[in-house]
Amino acid sequence: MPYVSKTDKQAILSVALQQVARDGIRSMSLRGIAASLGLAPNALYRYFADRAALEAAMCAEGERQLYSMLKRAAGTKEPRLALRKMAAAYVRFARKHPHLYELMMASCKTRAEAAVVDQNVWSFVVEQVSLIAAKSCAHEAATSLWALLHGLVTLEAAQVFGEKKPVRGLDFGLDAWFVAAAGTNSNTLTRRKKRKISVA
Amino acid sequence: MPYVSKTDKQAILSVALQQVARDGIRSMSLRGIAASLGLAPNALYRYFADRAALEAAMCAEGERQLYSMLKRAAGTKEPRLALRKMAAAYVRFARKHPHLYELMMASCKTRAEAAVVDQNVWSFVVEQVSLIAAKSCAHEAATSLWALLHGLVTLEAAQVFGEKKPVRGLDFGLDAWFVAAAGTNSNTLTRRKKRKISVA
DNA sequence: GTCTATATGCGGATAGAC
DNA sequence: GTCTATCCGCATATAGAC
Repeated sequence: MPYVSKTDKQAILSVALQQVARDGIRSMSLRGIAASLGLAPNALYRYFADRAALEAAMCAEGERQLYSMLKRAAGTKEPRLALRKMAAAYVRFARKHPHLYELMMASCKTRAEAAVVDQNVWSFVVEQVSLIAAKSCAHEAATSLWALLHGLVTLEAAQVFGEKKPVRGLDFGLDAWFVAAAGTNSNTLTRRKKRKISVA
Repeated sequence: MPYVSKTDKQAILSVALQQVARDGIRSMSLRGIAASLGLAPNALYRYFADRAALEAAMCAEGERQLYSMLKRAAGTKEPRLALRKMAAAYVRFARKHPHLYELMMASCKTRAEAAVVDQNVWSFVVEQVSLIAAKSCAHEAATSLWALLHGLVTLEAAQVFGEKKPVRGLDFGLDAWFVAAAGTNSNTLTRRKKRKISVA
């Protein structure tokens, strides 16, 4: 029975994601995936043109999951709470899939179409941010928030703090961000009027 | 004259740093370095036990430079300005040496002694932060600041924004951080309050 | 201290039979 | 659609002569 299919794109993708989750993208090999599936080393080429194509598919899957998690986290909650939940969900995703997350970020350098990781995700975040901050700086605020979250999870993943998770650093930064975001918008629920931010 | 030295640790280190600066750590090879120096592929082993030893030396050099830049940036300025300058210097370093910066961060996972990248750097930053924030949360504040800066430069390096540098996102985040840091401490910030903290 | 030569390993990708 | 066999490239690292 040399003509029957022994695998498919989904199975390959699944094994590839497992392999990356365990050892990182550098030690993921087409040979290894094929071996895990009981296939010859070159059998995957029927389903993916080359390694880059497989990696792109993996990134797409990761982006799909991340987008779904953010959407769920936001739900129909009021903007501030929605953003808190989204931030938590983002961190949770990055902590749960550190290697996939790293791959998704790194792929922007090689795949131009992956810029801003996923337009869906980015648009959704900016949209949420613009609900609590002034429209004129929603983009800057969202960028800053992303940097904070991304920085924290990558510093964690790099184990620069040793082993302990610096969750308190995250709380500090998030609180600061929410105060600043609200401060740009006059019609939010803060008591104090527009806060002048000093530029030293 | 088969016994005369044609190179030394410094020359090797220098070429290695150039190579990483150009193409990143992944495409840095001992062979390539040796070739650049006009040496046989294995000549480097007289100076560095193995690749890991060379990478460790490169990281140490990077940390030395970074520490020096932060010290210079701070100078004897008053704390808030010093931290602004330090943040700018940190970003400048990471932008100027993106691949070396990446290597330094990644090395924490493999070299336990590199945790917190460099104790000198980290201690210095926390010290500066504690001059403007409450002592009880200086560590959290410093962590948050680091995450913001690190996140921004790595997102930039990954080109997730395309090509443009999101400097305005940085300003937003930094302003937010300074407000929050000052808010934890009653006797800082405002010019009209008498300053008890002397500038070392 | 450097050299030539080599051992050993990894990976991606292709050709052609069945 | 999978297989065997192979080509090609890359790398780290070692052995022993000079």
